[in-house]
Amino acid sequence: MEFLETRITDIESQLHQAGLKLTPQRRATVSTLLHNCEKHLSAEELFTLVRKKETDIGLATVYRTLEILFELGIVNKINFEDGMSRYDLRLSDQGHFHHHLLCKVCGKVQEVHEDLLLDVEEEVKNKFGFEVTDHRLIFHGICADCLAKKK
Amino acid sequence: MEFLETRITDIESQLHQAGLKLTPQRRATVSTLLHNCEKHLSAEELFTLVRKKETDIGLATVYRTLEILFELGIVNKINFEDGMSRYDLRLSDQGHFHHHLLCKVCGKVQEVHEDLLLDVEEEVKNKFGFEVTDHRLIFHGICADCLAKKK
DNA sequence: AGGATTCTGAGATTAATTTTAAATAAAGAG
DNA sequence: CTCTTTATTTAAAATTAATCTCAGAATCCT
Repeated sequence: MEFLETRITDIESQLHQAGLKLTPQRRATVSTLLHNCEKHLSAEELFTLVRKKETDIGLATVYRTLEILFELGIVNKINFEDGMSRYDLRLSDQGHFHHHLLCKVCGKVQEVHEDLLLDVEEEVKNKFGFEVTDHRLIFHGICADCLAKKK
Repeated sequence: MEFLETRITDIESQLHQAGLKLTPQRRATVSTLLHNCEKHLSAEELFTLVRKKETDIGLATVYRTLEILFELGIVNKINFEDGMSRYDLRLSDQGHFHHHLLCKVCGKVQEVHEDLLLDVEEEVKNKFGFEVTDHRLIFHGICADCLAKKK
């Protein structure tokens, strides 16, 4: 649990550099994100969780905090076409976004942390002169569990 | 302009197979999509364009039509995190989704039609047992034009 | 024709997100 | 420490993309 505090301090200084503060509400939001970093929470889901720790917080603040964190590149904002954005803390050492496998049978979202696209980014750079800084990659398909059940 | 009609006839038969009709409103919507196939239009933008040709059409119909075309795999639905879905006619011969290069300086969206991910999909299948049927890939970065301007 | 089915527009509705306005809290200057 | 400025908050209102409702049309089948 040590490294969680370290990460929060990290984020605090990133905020400070941007002239922003780590208020108790923001701290609670970030902390909850850290404790649920594989969950792809929506703003409302996150709000419900945060409220358990820090009752003095409104939904609008959660939205604002997420927006700020997104602008600073601290969280990822992903859209699985289910009507709302979902958020994800970016791991500190990870320059790159991770990928997702979205099962169209059971709806489960699985994360892939390997960077599969280094070669592809190289190709994009050479062919189009486009300098890639990040990417969003979602695979749609059928997960191992559902494949097994079908047979 | 010949092939546009061919494409519409194609789509008409796909609709018929699903027990649906190509009404004048749907025809106008599809036609407008065909004429703007590189534009990544939102539903509202498309509605405005369609209205110029076929004044007797409502926004709800455009939404409904897009939903149908999406279900049938005729259009792609993409989300660039700008608050609404954008739509794209899938090219007929193209089994796969195409990719996008989103420039964070000028906002331009460029299409990439090459399928860059065959190897990657193979890897996902082997490592995770996940059977990929489709994917969404967006690269964020700086386009060739903006790179040139900066220097 | 006539009965079933599919579609449509306009407006109402929903749900996610953003904005507003007034109150609060923290930070810096003197 | 006090004044001033600036950032932040809450709760409610506003906005906005998307969907739904429903009564009337168009189309199809026989």
